[in-house]
Amino acid sequence: MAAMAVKLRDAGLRPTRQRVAIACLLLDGRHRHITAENLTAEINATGMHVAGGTVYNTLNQFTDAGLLRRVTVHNEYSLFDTNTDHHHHFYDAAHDRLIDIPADQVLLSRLPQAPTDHDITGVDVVIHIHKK
Amino acid sequence: MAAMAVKLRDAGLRPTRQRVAIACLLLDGRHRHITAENLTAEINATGMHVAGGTVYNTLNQFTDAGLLRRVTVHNEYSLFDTNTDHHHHFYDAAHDRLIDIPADQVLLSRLPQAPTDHDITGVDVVIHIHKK
DNA sequence: TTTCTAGTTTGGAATTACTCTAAACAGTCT
DNA sequence: AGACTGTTTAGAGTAATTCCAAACTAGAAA
Repeated sequence: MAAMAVKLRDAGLRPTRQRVAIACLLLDGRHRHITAENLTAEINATGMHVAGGTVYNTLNQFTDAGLLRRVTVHNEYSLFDTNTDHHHHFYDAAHDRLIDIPADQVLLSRLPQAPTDHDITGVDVVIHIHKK
Repeated sequence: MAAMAVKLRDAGLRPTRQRVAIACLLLDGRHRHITAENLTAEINATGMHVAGGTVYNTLNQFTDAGLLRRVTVHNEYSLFDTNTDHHHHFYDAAHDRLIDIPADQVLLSRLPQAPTDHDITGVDVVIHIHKK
């Protein structure tokens, strides 16, 4: 898809076959949470093959370029969010499930001052939930 | 130390030599952030030896028992906080450094409703900072 | 105190997510 | 087309953590 090639080039990434394929799967506007394993399965489902290392590299490059966002809720494996807008998450550990929370539904009315000589670069709110 | 043995027993953990030693290092009231590797080094510094698997098991058991709190800021290795009171964290990724934020310095004045049939079990706020 | 047993520790092997490497390959510029 | 540089590939390597079966120990009971 040509639109994806442009998007990649704009992000400073050469639009290779593999990157375009992954961009088509992840950067189509749908908001979802994905793992490397999960993405590999989707690529395979299209009949294409991409090496494991390339999947990891691409996810990292997309994240560094701001096309994806890394979400940290546990330290078992990395989760990537295709929604890069400012928002937060519910996390259901029992089912290892993430749910987006629109930014306007969490209001941080008081924030601490960053330590001397430091800037705040981001605020992550993770609300842990559990089935009743 | 007898006080630690009581604390462990109250938590439902048999006060073995290894658990008491680790409790003395971690549950003395000081607020700090520790890794398994870090803790192993401290144990060794006392002249004692505890198997690697035991260090991991103990950290997990202490956490499950509510004596420690697991902090999730990246997925490279686990971090444990000896402060189990409700509070938040600054995280400086460049130096992989965590700083506690007292609970009253972050005011969440608007919280979203948990999904149907779910309870909120915890709210983690991680504020990413970077040196100017 | 000795005995018994369930729970614990041990060292090492196994697992797993991820990174590294060096050779083959493919965009892109001329 | 030719060439240069960045990218992909498969597989080896890494590091945190868990698993395992055998040895041990805390606590209860005799």
